[in-house]
Amino acid sequence: MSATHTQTRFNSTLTSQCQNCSLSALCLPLALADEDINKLDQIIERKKPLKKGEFLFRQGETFDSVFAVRSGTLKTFNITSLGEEQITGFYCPSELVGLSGIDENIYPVSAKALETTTVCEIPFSHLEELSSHIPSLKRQLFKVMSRKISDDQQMMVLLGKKNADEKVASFLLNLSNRFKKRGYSASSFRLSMSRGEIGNYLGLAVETVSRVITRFQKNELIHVDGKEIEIINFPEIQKLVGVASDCGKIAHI
Amino acid sequence: MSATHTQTRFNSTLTSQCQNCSLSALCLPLALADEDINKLDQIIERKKPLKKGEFLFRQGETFDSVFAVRSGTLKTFNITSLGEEQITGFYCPSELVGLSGIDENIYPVSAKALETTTVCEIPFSHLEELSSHIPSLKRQLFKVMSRKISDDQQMMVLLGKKNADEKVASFLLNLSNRFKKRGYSASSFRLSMSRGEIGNYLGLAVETVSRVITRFQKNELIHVDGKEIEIINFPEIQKLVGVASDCGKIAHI
DNA sequence: AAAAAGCTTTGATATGAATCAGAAAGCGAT
DNA sequence: ATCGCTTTCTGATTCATATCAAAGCTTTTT
Repeated sequence: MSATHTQTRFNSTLTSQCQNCSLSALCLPLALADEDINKLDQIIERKKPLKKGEFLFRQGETFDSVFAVRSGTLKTFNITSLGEEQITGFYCPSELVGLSGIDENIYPVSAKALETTTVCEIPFSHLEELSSHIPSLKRQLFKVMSRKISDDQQMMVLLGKKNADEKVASFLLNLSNRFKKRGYSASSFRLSMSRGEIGNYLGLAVETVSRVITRFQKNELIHVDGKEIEIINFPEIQKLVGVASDCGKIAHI
Repeated sequence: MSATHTQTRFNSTLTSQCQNCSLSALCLPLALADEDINKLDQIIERKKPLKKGEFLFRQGETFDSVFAVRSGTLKTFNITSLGEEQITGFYCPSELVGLSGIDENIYPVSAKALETTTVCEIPFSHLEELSSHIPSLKRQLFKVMSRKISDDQQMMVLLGKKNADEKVASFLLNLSNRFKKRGYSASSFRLSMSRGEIGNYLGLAVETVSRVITRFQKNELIHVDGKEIEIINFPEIQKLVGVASDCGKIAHI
């Protein structure tokens, strides 16, 4: 396949495809009428795939688009003053990346592919303009941003209050839920990130992540084979996370 | 003053006041034309003050409004499965609380007054409707939410990567910046939250917060008198934080 | 004004997770 | 296959911060 052909394939032929996209029920088109999906479609560009390690955008660059992940996984991260990376999120198919750039018109984080990844680019000025004419799109955008805020706050609870076991269990359960939402197995999946990246994200050392995962396996909560994870004992994992299934025990003072 | 009078005072007489509000340049009216401010004004209710410890809303309640703080301070928090409180944010005058409720139509956190606090209630359905007609209001809303997302991500970096000294220094500098923005002293201010609440927010034990603050005072970085804080050595505090202000520009390593 | 209840501080001790170190297992490139 | 390079795992040790305990302070209540 020639380079030109590839260009064509991803920039022209594939436009106008939200309706055929298996993710449309989770992504922005959710709850849009057909004709509105078409309008949205027209402002979206399907970009050619990013290879593992490639940047989608870099911290400090001018913001102009948000991106919906179509396949693969991204991570977003900050570079701290000491030059270390701090991962602030992982993004799976149907999820929107780049929303934090709206405020200052600059991406405050970098986004990098963890594996071969394709995204839909949605120029924000067009999206904003379009949202004026399509109330349900505007509402959807508000909802996506609001959800991001509450998810991040959950993450703050995790980082501030949980121990290593609880952090890892939460992480696994969170991924499980995201796979499930897309129709994949909730109990069996592949981690696209390294142990190091998990630790970085959870505020733990690599060694701690490794030890916790090993121990979870020993205690038959999960089965691990490299990056393949199978959750065997859901109730126990949920108990670690603190899923409010047995609130009865909790005394309200 | 009778109860009725009080009601009147806060529900009717004070409407249509955004233009006179000293916070309008920081709050939602920012960058709105005069006639648009009036429209916004009409959907806003000034509520009567909350006393210290009173709830603005509770986790789980139906979401219908966002609130702008006019005076005083609020905290938002989750109750974890163990019944402990995890504080997710402090809100100062001009700041918007409740945005995380949009997604599920339920407040995912509780909001409580740390001192006598007044707020403007902004019914979200009206705000959303109004934003359709006032593009700059919609843009402003997107920006506020986007900023919240990037602020929370900074907080994740703090919780995940920083030690006790860096956490407390970041906290103080953050407050300092927020006071400064409203035209108050950046170096001298009063903490409206207890040491316990600071620790809870930063993922530290009370004792640790107390010790760090005492040590900062011994090293003449700050001067402390109960809840009164004076930052004496800004450069040193900034060094501890890692001068995150122009971190974005340094980023490319 | 006294008593009670809550905060804040300080010191002593315990501990969970980081760090250090090295072996084993994957993986990509030649 | 084989060589390097990265990732993962495991054990030993260290350290920052939590926890425990108790004494001053504040603020609120009576």
